[in-house]
Amino acid sequence: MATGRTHRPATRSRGIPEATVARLPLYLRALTALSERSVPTVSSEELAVAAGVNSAKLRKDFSYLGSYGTRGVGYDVEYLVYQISRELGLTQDWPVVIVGIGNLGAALANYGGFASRGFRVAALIDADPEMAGKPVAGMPVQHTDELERIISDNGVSIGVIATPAGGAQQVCERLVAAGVTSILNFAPTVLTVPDGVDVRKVDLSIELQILAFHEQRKAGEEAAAAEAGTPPPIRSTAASRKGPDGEVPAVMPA
Amino acid sequence: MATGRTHRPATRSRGIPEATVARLPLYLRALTALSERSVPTVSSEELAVAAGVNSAKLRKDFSYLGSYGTRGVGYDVEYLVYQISRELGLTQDWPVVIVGIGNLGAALANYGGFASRGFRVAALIDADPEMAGKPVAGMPVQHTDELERIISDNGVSIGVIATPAGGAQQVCERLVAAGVTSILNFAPTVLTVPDGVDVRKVDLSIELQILAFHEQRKAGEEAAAAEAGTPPPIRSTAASRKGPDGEVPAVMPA
DNA sequence: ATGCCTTTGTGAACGCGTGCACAAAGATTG
DNA sequence: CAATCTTTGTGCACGCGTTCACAAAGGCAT
Repeated sequence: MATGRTHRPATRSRGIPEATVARLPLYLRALTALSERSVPTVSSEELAVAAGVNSAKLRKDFSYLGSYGTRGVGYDVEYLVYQISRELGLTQDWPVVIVGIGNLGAALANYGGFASRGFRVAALIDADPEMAGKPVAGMPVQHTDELERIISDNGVSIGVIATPAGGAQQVCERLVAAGVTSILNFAPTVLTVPDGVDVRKVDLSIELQILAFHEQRKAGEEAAAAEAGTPPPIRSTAASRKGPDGEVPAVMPA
Repeated sequence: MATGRTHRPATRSRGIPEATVARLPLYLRALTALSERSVPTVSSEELAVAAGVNSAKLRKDFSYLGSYGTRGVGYDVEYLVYQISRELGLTQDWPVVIVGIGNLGAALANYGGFASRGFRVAALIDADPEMAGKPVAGMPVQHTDELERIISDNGVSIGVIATPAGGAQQVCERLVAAGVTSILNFAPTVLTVPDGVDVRKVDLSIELQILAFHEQRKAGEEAAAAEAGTPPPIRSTAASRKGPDGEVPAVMPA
């Protein structure tokens, strides 16, 4: 769905793989911790452990940014912090708006991890007139009517959607129309956006469901390993619903 | 076939790619919406659009679960809802505990998406004695001292960590020692866990940093395009200030 | 300066995930 | 029953990301 000629030139000026970009914040956090402890240099191995990744991967990641290490020594912590920050665009100020000031929106507004990374909450916006003017995180909530003006006045290009699923798409469209080009979506909905707009999605319930899958798998293997006749080691509250078709084979490969 | 497949005959769960598992909740949500509208069947194409994925990918995903579709017709919505729910383990009750009842923990406690998916918040736990007994989401907060007993009594196998980074590893260890085998971590820290324990991480600030990277890249390309004579497709924000090199701006992560 | 030791940077192989394209399978119609 | 139409299920090729393994590069001691 393309509304404009937002055809981005495939000029991979910086051919940094997406997977690498996703890890840069991880490295940055680990490096910041080292910096606070006044550690001058780190090896790829040490840093990899701190960031929870493979050291070869880390070195390859850094090779995309340029080669900032010294063989036989490692990486200069301060220098690397700066380089990664610059690469991620954190050396500039990013005003963001949060739309939907419910429990989650309020939590996000209070979240300290934003300000320390160059993100500034420019405004809190909610559709409920009752909320208007109410202070959250030391900042008055503003009504949705003000959305366009706020974005324009503050030059906001990043929006956070924390509304219920129902209103997310509409909010999204207004944000985009007002000039926002990056959206962090917490609403459990697929957002449709024009080309040139980035959307990242965080769905708490999805994460839990993935955990449940693995949890079930673990329980199943445990049971299979213990073979039949052994009571389940972990008590499971059986509240199994039944499908409309009645019984279905439990675990049978096709 | 020359090389025999090493496909495990025991459980097909093992054969389901991780990427597919991560999409199952997405399909489930779309299917649930269809179910509520009493739509009897859906084609892979329709469902793919609703879930925001490619239809071929969706069909391949479903092929890992078994072939539940009917050629020429599509998929039975109700049946598929049940099959996916069962595969994800959502047909059973999953008691979870939330540790760290700050803004985020409270938001999670109030989050409606849990209960509707078979997750039940068994307890809210916080280290602050001041919090003990205080009701959050209609449920009294309990002190960390009770952690082991709560987990044992309720048969909790999934824990959610929403504490500050400093206390996360310790909480994690206590959870694991008490029997938790799946952890959803919101603390900005790498958790070290023994084999057999799954950890999924959600870091709000990381998501924003990734967005900032792309935003910066867009701004850079926009500038390049404008220089080439092409008008910028989307209004450029007044706040976007490019800092290629030179002095280090004051916005450095602390 | 020379040789040894450490650690980086990267070529190459491998595995996973994705998407295309099409044959097979079932529904539907005459 | 046969022809036609729709949609699934999947073989295959391709590209991305990961990991291994090692040569190159720098530091350091003698």
